[in-house]
Amino acid sequence: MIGLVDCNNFFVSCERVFSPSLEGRPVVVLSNNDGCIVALSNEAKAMGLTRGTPYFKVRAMAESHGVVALSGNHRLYGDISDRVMSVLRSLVPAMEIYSIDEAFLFFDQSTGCLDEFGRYISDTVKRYTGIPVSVGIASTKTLAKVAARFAKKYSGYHGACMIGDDASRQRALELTGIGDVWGIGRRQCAHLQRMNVTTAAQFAAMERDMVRRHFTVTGEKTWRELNGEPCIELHQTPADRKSISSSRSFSRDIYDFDELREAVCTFAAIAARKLRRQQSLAMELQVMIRTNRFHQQLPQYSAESREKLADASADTMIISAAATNALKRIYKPGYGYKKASVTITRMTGRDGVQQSLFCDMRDSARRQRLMDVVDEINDQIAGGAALRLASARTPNSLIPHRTVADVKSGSVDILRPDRGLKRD
DNA sequence: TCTGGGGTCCTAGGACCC
DNA sequence: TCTGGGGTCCTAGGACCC
Repeated sequence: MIGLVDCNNFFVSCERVFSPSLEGRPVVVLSNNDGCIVALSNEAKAMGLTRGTPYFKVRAMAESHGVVALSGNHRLYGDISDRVMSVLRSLVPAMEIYSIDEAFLFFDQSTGCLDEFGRYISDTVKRYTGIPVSVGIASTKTLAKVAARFAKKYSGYHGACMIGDDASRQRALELTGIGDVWGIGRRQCAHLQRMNVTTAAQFAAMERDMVRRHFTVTGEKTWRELNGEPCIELHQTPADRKSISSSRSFSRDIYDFDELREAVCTFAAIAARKLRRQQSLAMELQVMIRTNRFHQQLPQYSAESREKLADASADTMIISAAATNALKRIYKPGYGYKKASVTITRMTGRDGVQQSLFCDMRDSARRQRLMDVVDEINDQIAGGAALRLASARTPNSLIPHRTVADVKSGSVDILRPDRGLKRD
């Protein structure tokens, strides 16, 4: 059997751990630039607020109703997530961390009465971390998701719901809207509704061939899982990322090339840091820039460009230089750019890399040591960006909430890639 | 005035090869 | 008039997730 643990209103619950006065009050957590609502407390949901809503559209209403709106503190959420996951790890033989606030658990035969154990998991996580969670237990991941939804929705379950036999599976699917099924998004939901399929039970009762034809193999997998056949396996060890990206919307439009370049170099540095964390090297990256798509009265432009690296690298300076090259190819003056991104699109492991004929191995070893030192310093200093390239000194006012949050003043610009590194 | 960020997987269609 | 057939690889775009 498989369990799904889902933290309730995770970002809001994290804030409440440190500010108990938020308990019982409507709270929302906002995205970068305080743009959109990304998490809500039950009280805020009850007022009709929804995830994804641009905050400026509801601000007046929210303020008049005493809603507490918070800018996201992602470092805090990451730390609390680690704590939740380690509590879970101590309770089960195997698990898969699925997202910052969700994990799949694996139960073997010896686990005993799972219904009761689910409630024990919920109580234990709450006791050790302060985070309320919902636990769903069933024979497949998709059914565990369905079960967790019931555990979250109805307090009578005391935090855990199990779909243990065919009768309860059937009943649960009848009570689940097709749009609430994991793997059925907006498009497929609309498609199914046109076919008069509105509940998970109706979907599960469709002909398999028909599902395959209309919704491809992905839809078919969902169908099989709802019918109790496990086909999405449990991944115990997280796979290396196949792409790594860093992007932000800016707090105002950027027209100037140099300013845009500084932002792109900032994103390149963040992506390079993630790359080093998973011990990979970039072989190719892509830079994207675009104007504000919500301001259609202004001239619109968006473009992407790829750049191959001569030698695979995780060096911030090399990656920033490559990103700058790509940016130069697509930048057009006269447009107000609102967003940019750097994505590492192709990478390889650190060992067994084929270097080009002209690669100076000694130099690249030195550069790698330099990056290790920069990472070590940045990891120790609050904010994580005490040391950065001079080309990446984007003001915090432009990119307010970095993933490595709360960059403090006092940053030192010591590395100038345009002049190269001084020996020793 | 103000509209998030970071991923994965699948498919169709073009390029290319024999 | 009439213009092969089949396979692989790559990419862009769509759909989904949190």
